[in-house]
Parts: sequence; structure tokens; C-alpha cells
Amino acid sequence: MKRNSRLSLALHTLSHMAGEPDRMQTSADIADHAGTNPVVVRRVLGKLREAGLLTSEKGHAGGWRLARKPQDISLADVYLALDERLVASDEISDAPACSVEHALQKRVSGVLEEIEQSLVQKLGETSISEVRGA
Amino acid sequence: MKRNSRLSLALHTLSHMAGEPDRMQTSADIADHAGTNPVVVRRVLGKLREAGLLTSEKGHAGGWRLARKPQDISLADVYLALDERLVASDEISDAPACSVEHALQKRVSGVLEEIEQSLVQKLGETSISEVRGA
DNA sequence: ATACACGTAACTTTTGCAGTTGCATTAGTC
DNA sequence: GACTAATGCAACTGCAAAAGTTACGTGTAT
Repeated sequence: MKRNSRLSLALHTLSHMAGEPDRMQTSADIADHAGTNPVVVRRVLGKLREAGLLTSEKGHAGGWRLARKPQDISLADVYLALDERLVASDEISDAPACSVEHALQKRVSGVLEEIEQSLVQKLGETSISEVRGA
Repeated sequence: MKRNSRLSLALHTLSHMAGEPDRMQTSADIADHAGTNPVVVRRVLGKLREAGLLTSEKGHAGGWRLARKPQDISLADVYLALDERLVASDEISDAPACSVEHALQKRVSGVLEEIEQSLVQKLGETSISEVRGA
């Protein structure tokens, strides 16, 4: 796998689940389909569960299922659940030290913040149920 | 240094150069100011030279200088010169294999492409000479 | 009791990038 | 011409983030 693999994995999995929302899927099934590892799947889907997009059940016949109707889960929900910040960087780089650098950071991070917002907004316009046929 | 360090380095350096466009600076000077290594500086500035933003001269009293007036170099010029693609990914991931994945990629990469465009557009609104005082 | 699935921690492997070293090339200066 | 100071470039090292892997504890249906 490559960069953005967590997001890819999450979106791919949820899009599939949108197809048959009532079917319970195990992390092994999902990993198999996505060509990765059950533990990686659980790590990623765990964040989606924290965000209330999925539920998981332990034990025999356990697995993963959508927590809401597919129409009510947007691509932005998934993106935000993983707090990836594809564009902007959360980290406040320590002590600019140089006034030019300071001014620059202010300017650039402003732009990036706007872009980040508009990315989320655009992703919010599509639900995982819309992706399938498209 | 951290993520996006190439872009940071490039922008920081050019912003300084915008202050005294006629002064020739060596990669050692620049590296010193930026807290990094001359070779790294040459690597990054080399791309800016390829893009026509800078010129370099070898030999005694050589170094780096802006190739154009500071007002004519936008942040987008710098960004594009490094072909970083902060948002979108150039790589066409091989053989979707699964129709849902295919549809998803199409949708998501479409959004990312739009966002990338608008990032460039926004960066294009500021020149390196405007950053200093701001 | 057993089998199955998640939850999680610890470790290994991979990968991208900064950092580093070394050397050839070029261009002024003596 | 010899010397010095700069870029250009290739090859290697070091490091950190993320995926992948292994192992084991916990919960649950049969």
C-alpha cells in the first residue's frame, strides 16, 4: 500500500458496506478484500467506530456493521473521523525566530486552512451510498 | 525539520531574497540561516532554477539570485516548481480490480483535483515580495 | 468447553526524506 | 598556472512514520 492508505481503506470498506448494510463483516473478510491485514483494518475501523460511523461486536458471529444509514454517512465524515488533515498541518512549528519566516507561515497556513475547509465541504457533498453506481 | 520542509525552505529563502534581490547568496549562507545543509539547499533551489525562478553561478563569487523581479514570483510559482502536489496524488493506482474502488477513486480524485487547483489559485494571489511586511 | 471475533500492545519491515560525504567541474584571484 | 571558492551530482547513512506481523487478553454465541 501507499500514501493515504488509511483513508483509502476506510472509504473503500464503507462504500462496500453501503451496498449491504445489514451484513456483518469480519476484519478478516475486509482485510482479505482490501489486500491487507486484519489488525490494520481494526485499527482504521476503530477510529470510525469512535466517530460513530460503525459498530463492532466481539465474539462468535461478531464483526463490523454501519452504525447509520449509508445515506447519512458522507465522505467528509470518514475523512474527519481519521483526522488526517491532508492539507493543513496541525503542528504549530516552534518559535519562528525570523520575522520573514513568521509572516510567511501566517500567510501560508491561512491559505491551507481555507483549503482544508473547502476540502471537507466538498467531501461532505457525497455520501458513501452515492459512490457505488457513480 | 518536518513535513513540507522543501516547500518551507524554498518559500523562506525566496522571501528573504525578495528583500535584497541583487545580493548573491551561497548555498552555505542559506543553509546556515535555514538551519539545514548546503546540499539540501542546492537540491531544492535547483528545482526552482529549472522552473526559471532563480539563477545560479558556479565558481568563485558564485551563488544564487532571483531570476525575476520579486513581484513577478508568486507563491504558486514556487509551489509548482517543486511539484509537490500537496493534495492530489499523481500516481494512477494500478488496476482498481473492484468496481466500487474504481468509482470511489474517480470521485475522490475528482474532488482532490479541484482542491489542488484552488490551492494553486490562492497561492497565485500572493507574491514573495508581499510576504515580508505582512 | 470451545470456537470465533474484536482490542491492544509490542515488535519488525518498509519507505521516504533529510542529512552527510566525496568528488568532479567551473570560475575568479593571485 | 596554482589556488580557492562555489555549484552539480552521486552514493551512502540515519531517522521517523506507517504498514505489516505476532501474540495474547477479552467477550460471546453455540
